[in-house]
Amino acid sequence: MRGMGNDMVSKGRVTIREVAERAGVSTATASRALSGNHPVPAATRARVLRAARDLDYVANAHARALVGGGRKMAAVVVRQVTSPFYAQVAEGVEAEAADRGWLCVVGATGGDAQREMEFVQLMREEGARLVILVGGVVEDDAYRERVAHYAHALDSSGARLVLCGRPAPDPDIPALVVEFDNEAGARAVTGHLLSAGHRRIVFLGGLPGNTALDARVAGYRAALAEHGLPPEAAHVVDCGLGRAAGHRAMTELLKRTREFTAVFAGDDMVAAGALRAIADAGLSVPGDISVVGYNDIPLAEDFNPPLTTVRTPAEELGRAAVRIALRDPEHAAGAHHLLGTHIVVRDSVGAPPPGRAL
Amino acid sequence: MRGMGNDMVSKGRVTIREVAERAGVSTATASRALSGNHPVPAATRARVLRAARDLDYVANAHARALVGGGRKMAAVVVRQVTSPFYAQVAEGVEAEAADRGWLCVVGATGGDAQREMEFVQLMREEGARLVILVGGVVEDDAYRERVAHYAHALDSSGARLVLCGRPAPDPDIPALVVEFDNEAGARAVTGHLLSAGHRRIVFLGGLPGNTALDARVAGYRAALAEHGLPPEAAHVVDCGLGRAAGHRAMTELLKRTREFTAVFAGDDMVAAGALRAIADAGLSVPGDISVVGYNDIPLAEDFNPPLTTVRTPAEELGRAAVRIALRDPEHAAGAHHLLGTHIVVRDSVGAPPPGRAL
DNA sequence: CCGGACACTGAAAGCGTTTTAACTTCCCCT
DNA sequence: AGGGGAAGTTAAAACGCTTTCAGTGTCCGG
Repeated sequence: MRGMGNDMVSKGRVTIREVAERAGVSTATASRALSGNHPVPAATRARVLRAARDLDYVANAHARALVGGGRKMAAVVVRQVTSPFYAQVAEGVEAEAADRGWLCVVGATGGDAQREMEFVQLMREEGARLVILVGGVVEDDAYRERVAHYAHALDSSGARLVLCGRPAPDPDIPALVVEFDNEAGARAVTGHLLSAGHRRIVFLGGLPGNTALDARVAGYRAALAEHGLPPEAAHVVDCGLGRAAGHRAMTELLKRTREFTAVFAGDDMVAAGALRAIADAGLSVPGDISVVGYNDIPLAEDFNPPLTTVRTPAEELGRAAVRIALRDPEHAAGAHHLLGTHIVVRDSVGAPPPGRAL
Repeated sequence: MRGMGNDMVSKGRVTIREVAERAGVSTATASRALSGNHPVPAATRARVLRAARDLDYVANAHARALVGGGRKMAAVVVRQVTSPFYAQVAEGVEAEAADRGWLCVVGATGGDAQREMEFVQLMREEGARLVILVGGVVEDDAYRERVAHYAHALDSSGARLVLCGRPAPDPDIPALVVEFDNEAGARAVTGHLLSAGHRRIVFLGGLPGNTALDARVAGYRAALAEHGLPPEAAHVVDCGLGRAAGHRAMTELLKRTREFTAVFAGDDMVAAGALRAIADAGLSVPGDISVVGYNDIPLAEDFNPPLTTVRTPAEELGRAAVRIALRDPEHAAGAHHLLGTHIVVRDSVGAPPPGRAL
């Protein structure tokens, strides 16, 4: 860093021409010496590098991308960056991209399909070679058409589309899917509650049409069925996600009935809201009600009590998305990858209260 | 969206040439019609737009930036995206950038100066017009030299550098600073504890050399002084930030002494760790010890008990950084903007226990 | 009826880089 | 001595777009 800038020309970027001139070579040679794309004798190379350093030369990425046809850039699109889960996925993408010298841009849509489309369009203009759409959505016709459009549009310019935790499109659409095995995770954590003796378990946070949540509900139901519990025992509250929703739904539920002994929250934020509502109602966890969450956000172990939940390695999801997309150039289209999860046992699950066990 | 792609050529991007050809005009006219940079008769314009739509034309941002000299792109650099505070700042930058049609890229450094330099260099190559460095660091010579380098390098290519919550460099360096008034916030929240009757207040989470924390410590000391409390009452534990650090430091502190009645945590994550440690020790908040945090992260109200803290509107910080940088083109260099904060009172502060009040 | 102002359009000159194809040398082999 | 590389180098052609400059007509006032 020392000694930089002594020769800096006042304004305007230094071009490779000036570097070449100073080094006494042509731009072709300068380019090769700088990019290392073609062998150049050590002496010449040194002269060029020296000149570049003296002039504080910075390559113009646009010119480079223009001639090189595309550039090393990945885009990750989430609903909002501040959601811990999305943030982790984005961090994973960023890290894996950075590891290979790729640039990573993030876009936040706020859940607005319009903004999503605009952003994908922008990424097309920018020449992103990889677009990663993260986060569950309701799967309707508009969604399917949108994704089909993205996929073909990106594919036609040689870019890849990855869907993380989203409904998979028709298998002949050139996109690949990477997500967690939600059903298995939900089955496991429900089984954990069942093993503790619970029989009346509420699922809080369904969102019909959202494939991620639907899969969790399916896993939850499967676990109950495995224990020979009738489907009507499956108490699914479709309150959607988020802390506020969890708090509201739990408060109402407690007002209506207390015949359940455990709550399976659709995600940790819902669990946070539910815990608060339970505390507000003067009940204790896990003394009166056991609670489990989903996702294991960083603060889950600081909940009161520390939350038993399912760890979904979100950062790994982001990394996997990049890795897989860049690995299987051909076999990619239509591939569907499932990532494993595992339970994290903390203190929010206990035996059901004696009087209320079935 | 319907009807797109019928005419799409198999591979290779559609260029403006083909659009022009199809519309029966020259590339010059096509460019003008598409960019709206120069008036074009309505009929011609319509033909061009029609052709572009039919062919699913996507402009090449690189070519555009190459000739146009630069592009609308902002970069925000944080330690890690998963930290709630940084995430909010990044979201603010993203939102404000998106509002003006700018692209926003984020870089995570993991606190590594090397990666920070690489990223800034990359942004220089990419032609970013605005680089926002977020987050406190230790201010040493290496830091100062680094920032001076960034500032001059970016300035020489017409880009702006903004420091958010970072030590301000020499005033003649072409960078501007936007940050919260940490001292005022800390003074206020300390005052809140003092008003509740506390006299022995520990500051947990100092990090000497980190200007943000140092300012909070200064505010804390100032508040004590205003109440006529001697400096030796100022008990500052330099454990740094993060949940783990807070937990460890609090555990150790409780082992050593219990003569304090309140804790001022350097940020909410430290507070989270501290709360856990206090609970582990069998003490209650605020019954035995009162706790306040800093930053008001989204989950702070779900802590046990809900945390009284200082709200630092992080998203607004991000937005302000962009706004200010883009507003004051000239007056910018060396400007120092302070953003206000305010206390959020929740349940983690009470009167000191009768026996232990000074 | 002419000169000029005006509206529209197109050919061509870049923007900064990489890469291809050609051109020197220089050396080794027959 | 002459031919065939290999090694090193360069001039010039892209890459896709915007913009300048000049060239059409067209319309108006004189």
